[in-house]
Amino acid sequence: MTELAKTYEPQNYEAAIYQRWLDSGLFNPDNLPLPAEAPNYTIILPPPNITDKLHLGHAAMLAIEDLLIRYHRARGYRTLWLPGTDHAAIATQNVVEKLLYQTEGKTRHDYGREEFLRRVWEFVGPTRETILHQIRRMGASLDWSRMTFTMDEPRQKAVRVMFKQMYDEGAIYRGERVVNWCPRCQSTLSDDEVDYKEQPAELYTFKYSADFPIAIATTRPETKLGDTAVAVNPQDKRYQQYIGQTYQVDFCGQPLTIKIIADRSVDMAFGTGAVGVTPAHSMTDWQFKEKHDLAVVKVITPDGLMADNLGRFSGLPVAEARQLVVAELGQRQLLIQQTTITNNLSICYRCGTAIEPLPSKQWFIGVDRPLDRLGGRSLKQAAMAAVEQGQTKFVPERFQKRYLDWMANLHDWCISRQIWFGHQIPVWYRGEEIMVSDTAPHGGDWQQDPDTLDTWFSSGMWTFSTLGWPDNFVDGQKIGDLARFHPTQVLETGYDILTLWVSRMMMMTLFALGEVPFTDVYMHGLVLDEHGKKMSKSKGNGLDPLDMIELYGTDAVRLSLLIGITPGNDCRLGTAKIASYRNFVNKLWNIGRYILSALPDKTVFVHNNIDLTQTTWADRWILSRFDKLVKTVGQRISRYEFSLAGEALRDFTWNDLADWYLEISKMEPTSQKANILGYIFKNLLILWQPFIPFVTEVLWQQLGIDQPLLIAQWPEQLSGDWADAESFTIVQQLITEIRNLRSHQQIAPNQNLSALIIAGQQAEALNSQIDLLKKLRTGLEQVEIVATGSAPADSLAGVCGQISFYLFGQIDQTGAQAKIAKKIVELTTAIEQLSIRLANPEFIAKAPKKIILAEQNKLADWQAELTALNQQITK
RNA sequence: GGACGCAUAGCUCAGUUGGUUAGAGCGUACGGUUCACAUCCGUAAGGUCACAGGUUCAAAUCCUGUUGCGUCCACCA
Repeated sequence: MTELAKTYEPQNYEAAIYQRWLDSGLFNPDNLPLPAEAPNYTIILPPPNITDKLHLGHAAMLAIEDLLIRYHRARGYRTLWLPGTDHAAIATQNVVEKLLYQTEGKTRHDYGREEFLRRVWEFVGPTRETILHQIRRMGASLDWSRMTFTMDEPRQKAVRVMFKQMYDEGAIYRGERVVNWCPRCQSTLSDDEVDYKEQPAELYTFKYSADFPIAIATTRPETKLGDTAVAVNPQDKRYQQYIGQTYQVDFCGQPLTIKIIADRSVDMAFGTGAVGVTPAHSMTDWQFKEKHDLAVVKVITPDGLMADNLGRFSGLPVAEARQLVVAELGQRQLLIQQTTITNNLSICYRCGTAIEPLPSKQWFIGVDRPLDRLGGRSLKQAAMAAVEQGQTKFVPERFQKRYLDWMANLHDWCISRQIWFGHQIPVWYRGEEIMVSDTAPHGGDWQQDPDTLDTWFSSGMWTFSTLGWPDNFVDGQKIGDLARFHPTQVLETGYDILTLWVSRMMMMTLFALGEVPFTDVYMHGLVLDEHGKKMSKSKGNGLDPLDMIELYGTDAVRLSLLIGITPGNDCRLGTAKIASYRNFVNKLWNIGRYILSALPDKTVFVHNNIDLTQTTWADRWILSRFDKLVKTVGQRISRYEFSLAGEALRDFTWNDLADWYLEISKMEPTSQKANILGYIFKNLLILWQPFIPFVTEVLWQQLGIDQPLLIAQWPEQLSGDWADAESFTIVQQLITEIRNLRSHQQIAPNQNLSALIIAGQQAEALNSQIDLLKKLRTGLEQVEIVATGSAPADSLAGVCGQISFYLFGQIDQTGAQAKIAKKIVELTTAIEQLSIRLANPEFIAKAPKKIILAEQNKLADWQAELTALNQQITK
């Protein structure tokens, strides 16, 4: 055994401990010493993006998942926690493009596809290493032998096979859709690449032509050349007569065919209450087209110019075309009104250019299409039913509603992206021919689709692609790891990607395997800085987990992310909080140091030698507390109440064990106390291990037990009789009262005291505690315990349960009297209110017996206390 | 505009299906400490549970409304 330092220095131990765990191979479920029938427990790590180092949100995720994994490992589960990283298509490409533009002033088109991708991989390598290093520093017990990446070869294959299967069964189709197009970058933008800018804009109100009955309002008159409908609200009395009719109009010299449609989404109060519908050049208008089956007329080209079949508007930039249209409307006296409004312009996040919505060919997953393998249900129906039937549950529950709401409104999912970094779509073209295949075609001049898949396509397959699908799925049967570990038990992730990720995983897993990907979804909140702001690099308010680990140790960082948080709610984190948990870790360290030095015989850690018939009040008290703790912590963790579990552990460790029992054991260093301390400390380390694996493992190594703490089994309940365990609290209260008096100088520090304790039937039992009372630095010299009696006049009295006690000494009467007077006022009010309640016949009639009894007892206690206090004050 | 969440001590937050006088940590004040730990120990002060109604014998807890803050979605034709 080595000498332990006075304070715990994490950096002296953590690396070596983690290496020992790795060497033991016990992160791998195949190596766990378990019977064959041991139940499985699986979590697949939500793969971090390789674009950036981990932040504290990731650290929270790792802490929570490692806690679950370590807890279940201790409970005898065959636990698999499977690591991986995500290529994060758009995010990664953006980062690299930006970087290359800054350093070399070039766009991706300047490099070409192959060279650009080479640059991306070059960038991604080191970041990925950093991330893996960070994960290990957090103490994560991941099975590294099963490491995955969303773009490694097995996952590429899984993606291609999945695409083909979904295509073959009609779940994937090719269609048109309006996308965000930046005319300057010559590229489509995803929704999150679109920025919005508030700006003043001219709103023009006009009619297409003199013979058209309805006036419309728009900020973009030039797009009206592509109008094919006017939408009005079905409730709108002004226009009801026109609904369903079709008009041929002459708009600034161009012929238009306009159908009048009714749609509830039209705001009757805005403009004229009628919307000119341009399906080809507006996101919302495209949805009108989908619903009402309208024609599509394109009038703007990808260069941001007017199309070339528009007479004198042909080839003009849109801004010029707009002026021309407005002028023309003025000449024709069709312009009714022109007002300035503020609107929210969509612009390119990169160059600020106004976005031009344009229709283009894309690949989709049809979420409403009935599929044979889902029994004629659609992906949407299957994914909703699984949650409605409780096959997958959400923690906290409210996210179930959010999931279902979102699912119900889900439209077809566009899975193609016009970027290069990602899974290239496994579709090949030759003229008009299309081939969808999981392998590249040989020969011919097949051209592969240049687009790549949405990053969530591969992420949606994550629980099963990581477990060896499709190779481990033969004739509809799961084999190998897939059979052993799927469905997984928990998906633990931030609530911000509930819709992006969870819903996709549900749909794709139900499609591929016909089962849910996980039985529980635990959603954590965001980690904010101490002022409640989102941590971000640009603000510079982010705390780097590695810095925090260097300063305070991994265990302290983990505790600060596990205690004081509730599922689904954001939490604030500053260094003060982490420091306070560092203090706790050090406290545990010193408890260990003391116990190890006080117990030279290490067998007390190996065997449980406690003789329950030879125990004192304090022994039974601490043992009952510990027994309760074991139960509580297990329950709390299995209900995902990590914070409550941690608080219970901390309270026991710091308050019950260190501040009371350890002090008592110093007074009475018997072999029985040694056995109890040994038993409690050993098992306490097991309970703490899921929270703070490093310090507990270091201490464990001092106990003389061969097996690592990592696989130590969760303690059993002790079968003791704890009936009078709570009696010890009387001793505690008495001591607390004495400390209280001393601290307020109502009793001089050196003053010895006498106590009279009126204990009724418990007098005899309490008698055995007298020695203890005297020893515990109370300054008690004489203690007399009597069975009955009335309160003497010159004393300070306290009441706990049915026991009263009186302390005698040189007491500062003024302070004591004031204190008592205050207490009397409080107590009188409380008694008054409680009496009224108890006198209420309805309360007696309706409240449960247990409550009534408790309230009556309470009243009796208060009255006794009041009597004692009154005697005191009247003296 | 829609949905969801939050509002409890100076600060950060707990408060499990309504039921003792609403709790913890940090901070503050006061006192202590050579005996595992100053990254320590003890004691105290501090709350109209956002506001207004309602249900109930009983509301921080359930319902309705109001205010303030936050998140997500849809976006202003």
